[in-house]
Amino acid sequence: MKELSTKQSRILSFLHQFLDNKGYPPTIRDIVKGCKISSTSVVEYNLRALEQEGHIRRDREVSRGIELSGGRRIVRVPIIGSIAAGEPIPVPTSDTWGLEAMESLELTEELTRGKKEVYALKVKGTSMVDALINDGDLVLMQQVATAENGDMVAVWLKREKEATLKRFYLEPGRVRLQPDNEEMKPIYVDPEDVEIQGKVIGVIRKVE
Amino acid sequence: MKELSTKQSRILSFLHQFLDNKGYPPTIRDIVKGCKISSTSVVEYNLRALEQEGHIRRDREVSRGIELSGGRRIVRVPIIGSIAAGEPIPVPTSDTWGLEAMESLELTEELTRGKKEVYALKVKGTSMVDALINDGDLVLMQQVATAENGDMVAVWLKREKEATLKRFYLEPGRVRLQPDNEEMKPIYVDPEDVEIQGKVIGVIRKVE
DNA sequence: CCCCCTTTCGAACGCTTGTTCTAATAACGT
DNA sequence: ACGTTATTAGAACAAGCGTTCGAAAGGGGG
Repeated sequence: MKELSTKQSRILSFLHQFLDNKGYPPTIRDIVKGCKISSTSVVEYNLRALEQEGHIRRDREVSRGIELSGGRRIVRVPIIGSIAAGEPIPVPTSDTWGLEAMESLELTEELTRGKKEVYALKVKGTSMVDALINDGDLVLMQQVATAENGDMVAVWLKREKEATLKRFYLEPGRVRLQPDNEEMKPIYVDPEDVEIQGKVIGVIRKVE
Repeated sequence: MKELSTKQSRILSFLHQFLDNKGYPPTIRDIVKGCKISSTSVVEYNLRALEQEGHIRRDREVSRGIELSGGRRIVRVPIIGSIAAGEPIPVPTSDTWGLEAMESLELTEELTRGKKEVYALKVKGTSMVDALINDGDLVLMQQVATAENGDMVAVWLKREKEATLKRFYLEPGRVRLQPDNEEMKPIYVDPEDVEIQGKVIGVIRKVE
């Protein structure tokens, strides 16, 4: 990994600026004007170097075919429903995924940590306070079939007809569900009674 | 604000998909192929409608000159320190802002809601549990001098030498600090004792 | 000074792409 | 059925745009 020449870093910052400003990448001739370079082939030359170093990705023969490398990705996370104490937890199906009309949340990959099959649930009611989750909070979920010990999961307790968010520990003959709050006591349930609906990977609270 | 035709919403979602995928907007002919439309002028026609409705912004005569409206902007929020019970709350100064080496958080404007002067604090310890905030949580803050009743604020209690996050209510002769948790009781303090350090606009918890 | 490498220059070629125009077709209320 | 408006077709134009190429200009190191 070499370091960039002054011209290359000027081009790179111009790319960021242009993209932030206009919403689409510049043409080579835009870069010529923006960076006060004299010829398109000079830009082509340095662009090739920037691509080599991995700072950008180019689609050849395509106008404005420049993509900035680096996790500036935005992920659209669907809010597929709400989670409340007395109602079953909605689980994503093929139907619910593609739907465009659905409410959604725009996040960076920093929050989803690159995981796929991420969705969100809106918390209704204050029944999850022992997991430090409030009414109106958004819970980021990853669709999983099984959980490992220590995972924060969304479970449906069949007998109690309750949805809850707790840390999952499989112990001999029973399941311990530990609230994410040191002051609260865990609850113990029959393994047959728990239905794991997803893994919690984050909580987002918008205040006010 | 009319509603979109099926073709228009299909174009719109194709725009999102293409942009997420490639990092730059599609050409009109890309849309023709991607949405199985028969002619470029049909796309032009519907694009014009989408622009009219404010869903996109176009730069005429410019290839791929389509920008999606709506806050797909990414904001870099600096994590300027941590907040704990026994330590003062760090307040952003001109020094702390521009620093590049600092740890930071990449968020969409959906979370910061377009506000400026937003920073983040990492919560150390479990002293904020009564505000439903856990050890390790990130608190999104907006720098403000004064607070209004009902605002969720970060305050420094001079006498107790404690930092805490509560809802702020100025009452006759005293300040009521109400935890964001119905099960907890408020605390009352002398107005002289409170120092408002910022307004909480969000909480982010990464689980596991 | 000479050799080798990097960088710059300017022009030209040819595909790409937004736009426009005319005509045709569908949708729809009266 | 009629007229009006919305939508679609297809083609063609002109400017936009990435690419290429040969040559020239630096720029160290021996």
